Amino acid sequence: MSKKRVTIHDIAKELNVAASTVSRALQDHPRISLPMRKAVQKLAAKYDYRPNHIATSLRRGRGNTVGVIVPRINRNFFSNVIGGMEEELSSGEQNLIICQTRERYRDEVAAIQTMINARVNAVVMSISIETNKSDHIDLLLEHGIKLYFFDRVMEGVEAGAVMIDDRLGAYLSVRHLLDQGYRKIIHVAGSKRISIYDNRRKGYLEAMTEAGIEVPPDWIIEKPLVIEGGESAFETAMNRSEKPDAMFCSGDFAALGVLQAARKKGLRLPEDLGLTGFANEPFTAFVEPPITTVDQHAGEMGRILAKMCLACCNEEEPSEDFEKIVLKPELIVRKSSLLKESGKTSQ
Amino acid sequence: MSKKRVTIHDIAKELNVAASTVSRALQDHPRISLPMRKAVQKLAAKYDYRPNHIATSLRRGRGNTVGVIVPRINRNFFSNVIGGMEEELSSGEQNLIICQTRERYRDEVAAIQTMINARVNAVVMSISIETNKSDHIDLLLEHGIKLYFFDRVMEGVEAGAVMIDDRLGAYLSVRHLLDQGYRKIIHVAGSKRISIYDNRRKGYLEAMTEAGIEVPPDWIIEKPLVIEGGESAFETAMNRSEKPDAMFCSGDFAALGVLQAARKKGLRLPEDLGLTGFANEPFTAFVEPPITTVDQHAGEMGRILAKMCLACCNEEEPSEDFEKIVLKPELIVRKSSLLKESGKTSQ
DNA sequence: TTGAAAGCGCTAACAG
DNA sequence: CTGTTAGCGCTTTCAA
Repeated sequence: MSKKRVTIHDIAKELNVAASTVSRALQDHPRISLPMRKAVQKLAAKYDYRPNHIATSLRRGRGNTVGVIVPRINRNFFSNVIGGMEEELSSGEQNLIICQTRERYRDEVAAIQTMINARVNAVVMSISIETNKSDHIDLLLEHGIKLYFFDRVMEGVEAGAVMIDDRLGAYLSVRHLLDQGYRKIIHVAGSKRISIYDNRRKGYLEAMTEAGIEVPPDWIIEKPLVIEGGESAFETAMNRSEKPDAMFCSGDFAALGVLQAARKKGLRLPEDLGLTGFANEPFTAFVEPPITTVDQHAGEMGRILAKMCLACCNEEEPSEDFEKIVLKPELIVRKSSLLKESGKTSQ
Repeated sequence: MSKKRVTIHDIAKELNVAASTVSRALQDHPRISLPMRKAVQKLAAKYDYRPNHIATSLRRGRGNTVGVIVPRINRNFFSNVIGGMEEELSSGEQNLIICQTRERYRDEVAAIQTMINARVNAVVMSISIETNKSDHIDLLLEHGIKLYFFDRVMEGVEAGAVMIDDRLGAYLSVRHLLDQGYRKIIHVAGSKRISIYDNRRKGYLEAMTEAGIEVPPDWIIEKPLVIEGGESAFETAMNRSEKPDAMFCSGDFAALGVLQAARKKGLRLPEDLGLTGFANEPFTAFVEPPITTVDQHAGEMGRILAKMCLACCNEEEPSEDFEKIVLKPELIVRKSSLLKESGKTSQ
């Protein structure tokens, strides 16, 4: 196990002082004389002393990690959030441990057990699609672990949250389609049970209503937001007597499915069909035509979440307020929905 | 801080036994009577007892985490590797902590410090582009932390490694292009300093030589493997008197750059120019035409890395052999390089 | 300003 | 089979 690591005792012995003095000197405790502090710090540096965080954690009864639980880490949005968190956390003395749920309730429960066992200070999570009860989450709270949701929140649970304004994102998308002259705009929606999808639905309805367009119920097609879901939604829509002139999808993969199906049918985008997605997946910029979508500021979201975690780790008594932060989404206009030349394109 | 967590002492007191007995019963120690074990375990379950891993770690002098250091977690390849690791690790009692280097040497040093301070059992890493010395890595080894490289390895460092056979991947790609009838195949290469890129270069040369084609030095164009690099490589190639009929890129983003530049010039793929990339980024399947590429089995790689970590955590004396595992890459043939109908397409 | 001592929760000799 | 004891490395009263 290599050369033994140096502890405060080693330093104490060499300086003929008590370990507690070293401990204090190392944290710049004001009641230790300056020369003493200097001496200790110098020796610590010389020996490349590293405080044993494990011991500190045990002593303090609180670890130095925050946990993040996501459905899948290899989803662009999630990995960007995690990336942002790591960036902020690494400069804040906290480590980041991660768990995936693979969209399964069972794995979500396991992930929470892991977090509790790891004695994390805080958990940041986006709940899985399958989850519809919250006893496992209550467990977290019972153990005094701060919880922050992002993206997919669980309604009715007392926790902080960072979200984007999904309603607004959808509203902006649909407004944009309307501005371009589209009228018969179909919404390919996700499960109503998930609040982000429900909010996007509301934004869609709001924009349509505002434009004086009455939305027949079958203009909203609920599908899993994957490529196949998009293809199938396109089928459904095109088999109607009154064909849509645009489709607003609650997810980029569904939008891609629509795009592929539409091209197979020989439709031109944006001329024959306008199309927008949601999430700003990288591929939306690369496909032909590039797909208009909504950016969710994933990195920024991660940084904010991390800051909230750091703040709660540093305060003594856990504050009882559950901070909610709502970020403004950004509409990224691309060719798939651009009938009129507006010059206001972005990447 | 919520209700106090139950410890082995609480259980011991209630059963009028010693804490050590409880500790042993909990780990199914054979020298504890069955009824005793049962009784302890029952009570532990009743109280929802959770062993304090922090205390265990302190006692054992060894933590229960493994660390992973990658350039960026939001790169598809890396997040898939991490995803695979998490999957395996979560069922093995080990937590996963992550750090990013953002391709910077400075951040890589910091990440390693973090890992040392966190007392991880093992570190899995892919070195950053900037890194060209290994003192920080030596530090890791000095602290007795097992190290495993993947993808971008550091030559000359004693460590385990999991890689794909990059030479073979390149060879298969170029062989495929040759089979399709392409002859003047340009290689858009990454930095020779990075072994994976160097190996891909070798695979390219091998396939070409084998086909009896002599490769002029300027058929290899070294560029950063990003979209702009690909565009610029395309420019360079097309400004030559003898134009290429295909391009093999060491990275998918470069291939995308080539694709975009080629389409802008009105070239048809695969008819006027064959194209292949490397990494199987998701977008390669979605662009028009879909790009032939090489899959690196990222998830599998992560699972193997995790298993190696688990194995090394469980053995008493650190074994001194540095296991190298080489995975076979898989050629994913798509339209961008498919002149002849072979029926052997895959997604 | 510094030291002594206790203890966070757990494990592992060593006894019995 | 079970108990006693010591201690992992650190922080933090309390006392000097």
